[in-house]
Amino acid sequence: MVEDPPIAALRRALPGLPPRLQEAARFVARHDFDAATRSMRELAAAAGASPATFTRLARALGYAGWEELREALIETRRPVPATPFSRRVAPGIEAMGVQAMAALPARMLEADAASLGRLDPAPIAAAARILHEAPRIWVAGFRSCRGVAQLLHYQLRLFRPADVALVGGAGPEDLDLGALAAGDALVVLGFAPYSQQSLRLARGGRDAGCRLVALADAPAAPIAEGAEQLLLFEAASGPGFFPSLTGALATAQALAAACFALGGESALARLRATEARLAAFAAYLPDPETSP
Amino acid sequence: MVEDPPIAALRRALPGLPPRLQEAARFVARHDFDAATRSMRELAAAAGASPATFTRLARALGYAGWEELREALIETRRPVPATPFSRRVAPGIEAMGVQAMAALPARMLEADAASLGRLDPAPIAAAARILHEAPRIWVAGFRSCRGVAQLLHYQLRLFRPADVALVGGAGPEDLDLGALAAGDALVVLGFAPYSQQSLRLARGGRDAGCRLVALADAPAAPIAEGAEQLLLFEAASGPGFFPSLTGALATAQALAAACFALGGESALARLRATEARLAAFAAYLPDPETSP
DNA sequence: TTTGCAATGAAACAGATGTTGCGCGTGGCG
DNA sequence: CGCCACGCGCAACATCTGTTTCATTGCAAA
Repeated sequence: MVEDPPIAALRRALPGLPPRLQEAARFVARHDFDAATRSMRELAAAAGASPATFTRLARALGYAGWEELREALIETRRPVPATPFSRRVAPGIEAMGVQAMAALPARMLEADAASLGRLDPAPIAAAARILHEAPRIWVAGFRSCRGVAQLLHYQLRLFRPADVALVGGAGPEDLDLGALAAGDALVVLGFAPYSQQSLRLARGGRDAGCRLVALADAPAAPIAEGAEQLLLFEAASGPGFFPSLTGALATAQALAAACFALGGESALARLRATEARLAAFAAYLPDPETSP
Repeated sequence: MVEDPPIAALRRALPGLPPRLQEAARFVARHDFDAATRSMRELAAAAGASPATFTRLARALGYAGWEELREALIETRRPVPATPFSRRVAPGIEAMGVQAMAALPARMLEADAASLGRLDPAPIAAAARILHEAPRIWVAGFRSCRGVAQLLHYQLRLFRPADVALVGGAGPEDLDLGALAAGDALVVLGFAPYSQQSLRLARGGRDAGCRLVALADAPAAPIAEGAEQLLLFEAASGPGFFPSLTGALATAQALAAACFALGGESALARLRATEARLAAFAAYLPDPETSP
């Protein structure tokens, strides 16, 4: 763990500094985020010092001026850029030893569990309300998101059989945008790189007056533009070679459950009817516990 | 994975904005840290827009001016101490309802994460070896397991395009048992109550001499009978109304990754070829960062 | 085509920013 | 004691900030 260069330099030079400069230096070290964002005069007012003090402090540390010091503070605060998926493949597989390969599943599960813990449940409930209020629900996910979309579609259909449809069922080209109506809910899943279809669909739904719910991996995701609710998940966290959809799936399931909870008695009744229908088709094996 | 309020507002308002404002808004969403730290003119130069555009953008979002917007961006980036305005309820929902409704998704995510922690990674590596050695891989999952099966199929196909097939593609009845050959790997996913088709398929594969890998929720699962490897997951562990497939998905992803790792250089080469093929189809949107 | 309106960039504006020169006060050293 | 070098705040300075105004553009309706 290496200390931030500007603050490290600051701490090192601190003992040999004049009293007021020490005061200012301590203030900067303690409030480095404010030092990076607020202006020098604001900082001086908060620290009870003169503006010139901070210029002199920066000079004493070897910087050309306060702006240069602040620039260094900003850079140390800059969040690490998310490494693109494609760039992580090559070094990953080449540097992987035999024992590391054996530990890969364990590390992936660990990362998935941690990623789930970072999910925000609040917008899920809000999104569930949108689905609940909508007369029809469209679910869309392409490429690797297709599976998650299918599961969400499946679970929603259990208690709203007539109202839920999976978009693009017959193939990637079958985007029946004409069927989207104002007031419908449209759930679009995706992560970088975003497929053309998902974006076209999201825009089409928005233009049709649909209430858009996006499941994506970034606030700046194209499919999330104009979305009433954005449910974020992490696709690229973890040691796996492919993006992980665990977070998306957990979110989708929570969304379905929350939507079901909003449905109350009638949703329960429809779920029971669906179960009865499946049983009549003998789709499932009889449970040896209940009917031996 | 909480979304910054100013960026959420920005994303929602984006579709109704003029072209250049949209451009600027996208830039801010993608570079929110720079938007918070650099000056407006610097930002304008980097975005290739006019300084006035950013003032207009801030106004369009309901802020008094750019400084106010940047202040909001700064506050959401502030590290440890909770900001006065950081906790905001999702718009459109009554505050009381949010608290009650948010409880279910939060508990579900928690349960899913805990369930992932209880998964056993050991048999995954062994199953991956079976898949690696098999000339052909069949993946099967019905009902709610269909989505997970589809994703596993998708990821395996990325580096073994010719060898992996999803069973029952055209419908639940299309079980092409005749195609199963001795030595093939057959992955069957399922949990109680087990669908008739999955059991029939598992038995058919076993009889045909396939090496069976089962993903199931119990050691005594019918589909696991005669399986060379059984990957267990918990389907009924959470507070949700429907079984959770998070564990199954995480397991499937780990399986695919481990199988890919076993493939070594040739798997990597085939993955690259697949990616190139998808890119040639222009299936994905270009990354605005790498190719502006 | 003409008219009206929104969108946009260039430039002018007031205010804030970081810097610098000056003067005052203080404390060590001859 | 006298001197002076240093630390420090104050205020003027040039510069840059965000904003506003205005003329031009593009586009759609009349």
